[in-house]
Amino acid sequence: MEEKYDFKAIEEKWRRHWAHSEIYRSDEEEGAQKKYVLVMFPYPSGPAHIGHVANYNLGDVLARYLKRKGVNVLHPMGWDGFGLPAENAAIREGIHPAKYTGENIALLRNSLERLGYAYDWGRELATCDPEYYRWTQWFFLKFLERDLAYKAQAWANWCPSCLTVLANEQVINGHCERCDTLVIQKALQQWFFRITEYAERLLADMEQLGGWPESVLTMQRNWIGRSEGCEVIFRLADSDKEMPIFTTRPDTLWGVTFFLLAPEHPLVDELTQGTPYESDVAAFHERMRGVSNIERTSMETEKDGVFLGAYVVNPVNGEKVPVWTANFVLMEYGTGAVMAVPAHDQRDFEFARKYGLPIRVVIQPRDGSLEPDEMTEAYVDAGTMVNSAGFDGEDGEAGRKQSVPDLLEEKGWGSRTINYRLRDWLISRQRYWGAPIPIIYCERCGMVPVPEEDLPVLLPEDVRFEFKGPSPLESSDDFRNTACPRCGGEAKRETDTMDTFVDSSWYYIRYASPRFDSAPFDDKAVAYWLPVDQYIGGIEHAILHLLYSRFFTKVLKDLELIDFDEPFANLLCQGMVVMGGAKMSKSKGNVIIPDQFIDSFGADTLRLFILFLGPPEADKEWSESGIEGAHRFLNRVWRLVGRYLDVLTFKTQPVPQDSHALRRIGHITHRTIKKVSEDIERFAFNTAIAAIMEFTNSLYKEIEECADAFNTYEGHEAIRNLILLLAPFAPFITEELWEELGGEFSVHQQHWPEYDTALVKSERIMLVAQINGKVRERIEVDAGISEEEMRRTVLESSRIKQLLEGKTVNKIIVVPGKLVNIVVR
RNA sequence: GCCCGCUUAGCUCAGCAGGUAGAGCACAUCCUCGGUAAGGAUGGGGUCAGCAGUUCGAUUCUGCUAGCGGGCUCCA
Repeated sequence: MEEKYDFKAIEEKWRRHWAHSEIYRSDEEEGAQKKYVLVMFPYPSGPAHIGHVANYNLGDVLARYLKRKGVNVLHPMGWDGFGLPAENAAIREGIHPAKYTGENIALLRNSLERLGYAYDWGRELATCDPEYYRWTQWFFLKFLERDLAYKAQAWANWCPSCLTVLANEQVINGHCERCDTLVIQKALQQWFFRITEYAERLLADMEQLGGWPESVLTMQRNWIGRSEGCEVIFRLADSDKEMPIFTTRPDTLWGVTFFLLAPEHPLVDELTQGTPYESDVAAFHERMRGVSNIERTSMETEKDGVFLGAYVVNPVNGEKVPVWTANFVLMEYGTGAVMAVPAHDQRDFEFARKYGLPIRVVIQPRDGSLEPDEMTEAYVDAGTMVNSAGFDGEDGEAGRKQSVPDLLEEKGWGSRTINYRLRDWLISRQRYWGAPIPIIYCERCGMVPVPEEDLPVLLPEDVRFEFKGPSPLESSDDFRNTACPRCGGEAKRETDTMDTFVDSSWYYIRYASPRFDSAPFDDKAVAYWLPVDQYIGGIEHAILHLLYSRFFTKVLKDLELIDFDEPFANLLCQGMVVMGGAKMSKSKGNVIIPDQFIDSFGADTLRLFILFLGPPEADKEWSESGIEGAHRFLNRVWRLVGRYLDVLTFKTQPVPQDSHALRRIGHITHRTIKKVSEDIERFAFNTAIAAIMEFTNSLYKEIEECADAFNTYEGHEAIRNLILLLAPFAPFITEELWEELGGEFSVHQQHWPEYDTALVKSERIMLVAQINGKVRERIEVDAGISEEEMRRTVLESSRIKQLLEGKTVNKIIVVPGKLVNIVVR
């Protein structure tokens, strides 16, 4: 074989060979155990960056390992093709988004191919392909049929830079998830998916997600924000107008001393119009106008409000309490109206103190009693009900859960309800590069869904991307003007496109039958492959993509299109590759492109090095200094195999003299097989590689000491297994070395090595002798030594004897196969 | 403010079930090679963040403290 490890030639050779041989193709095989390994598909933004490599390495090693274990593995790749950058490029550089996206896909695919990932490229898909988005539109129609899609006027998060609305989930700390611009509120007619309908199931089915990180489940649970409580109907004084509120603390109803409305609540203006309070309210609105929603409701912001001159009646005691509007009350949560109990709610407490409103204690702590004037903060803990008419003396918890809700329901003042923080999913986007919403507006027939057989509604070509109207699609007359499918008359198309998270909510199902064209997917293929057994991706999708996909899956199940509830059985969230602790991003100019490293060190080195940076879940600090180490390691493997082949060629002594060496070789081989297998199973790829490195070093030592030992069964096995174990991590070099060893193509189709339990155990062990827990001596003994022998061996050791002189032995503790501890006084 | 995680060699991390502190990289010394981003051998280096408890024995278990990181944060 070549003396030098020529990674360039090797990688090119095998890349070509693999492409022709289709060794990574996967088909349904009846009876075979299947695993669907999926890594979140990328948005094609150009060549791969280091983050892609870190991510796709994980799926690749796992997929290769499972295949070698005899599992039928699906490991596909595709493109999240729609999205803003392509459209911004169109505005900036005049390139059509389709062309821009196509070029970027080619660049990214090339990167991934260079890295040698074992994808079944025959299943490649792109969400911006009409054959794909046709079905995205089809799902929209199905959602519409089930009343899960609807159009409504709403205050929407508007990004002034992206010129589009954003879902709540896409607003991070008040800023646009994509471009970081401050998000403002705009009232618009928008399309929504009724995800709130599924809030309870999204919550309850988390029980099936034992294979997900607890942190992700917690985040989703918080996001859904289920709270149990009561709706209580307050009535406007001297009117029969009802003003329902939601509360989780019905036990404090007798402590209500005022009532609050959100600033945007329609009743605020209605109640004050033409009254002396009108100008105060106007001034308040003026104060709120310049303030973003986020700022207004931040905990640090001072409470602010105005009295509206109106009163409501508390149903439980008939008391009239004043109605105010306050900055911290949210229109979107509950009913936009709140009963205020300053004694037992911190926000109400601060508000009451500021405006001199009364505070009435209705829950007393069990030890001590509260005086409203002396309180410095609201008392929110458990206690006994007081000042609450017939409930005095009752435990607050019981009152909250049982007796007060019973009273409300009995008297018709309210009822038990569950409220969610989760909002419906706003899917309208006023952008071009997305799937058009398949709706037509006819003056005669109203809103008409595009008939299924007319799908896809194709994106038009004659669009002015810089168009400043509500959506670039408005600028295409061909697109905008159409005929009504119902009456044939003149009609206009909907010009909003769908949020790209809609596209990615079902791509994992499409992979099962990516070319199927009579339905979104082939039931048989889906029944075989789905759900995804192992999903891998970034923690940044903990809520967005993962929650939407779960929702989609549940709707599809209700549509009887699939028969599973949850799309992803197991989830691995990998950490980011960071630089100086900061996330890599194009804007910071610190993006690392793998291609340069592939050129200088090869794909195998890069894969190995990135996997070796640390455990998958941890953020990994990027440093180039170690990459040479990884490269050196592969060189060592290369030369070791060369040395071994020399042994076979030139040595004529097939029988080794040193049988100890043989046993050691067998032992380290099987110990490494065990370690690497177990590490891969638990995604500890970094330690698996370390174990292979140690194995290599040990083999060097052995071959140095006794080359003859390698011309044996054990020697052959050691070298073979080294290559077999390294193959999922470094696919190119191992394929080449496998060929050199005379192995049958392909190393990636060889069965994963099994270990022999007997050989994993070492024959000799180091017996540790302690006195009072401190190590005093180590003695090498046979592994099978009895407890009695251990005790005797230690007590007979001269060093121990010497140390025990003049001491009284109190107790001797023997840990079988490990140590003896002598307790002395 | 609340919740979670982390803290082991210069760096990145192992140490699963309490029982000799490890690996890779980096570093040092020696050797080899002297067609070039070479190789081999040996070695130094750690009060396992701090304090207390449980134990014959704690890096490992428990509690507290500190530092770092992440998530949530007027949701009624």
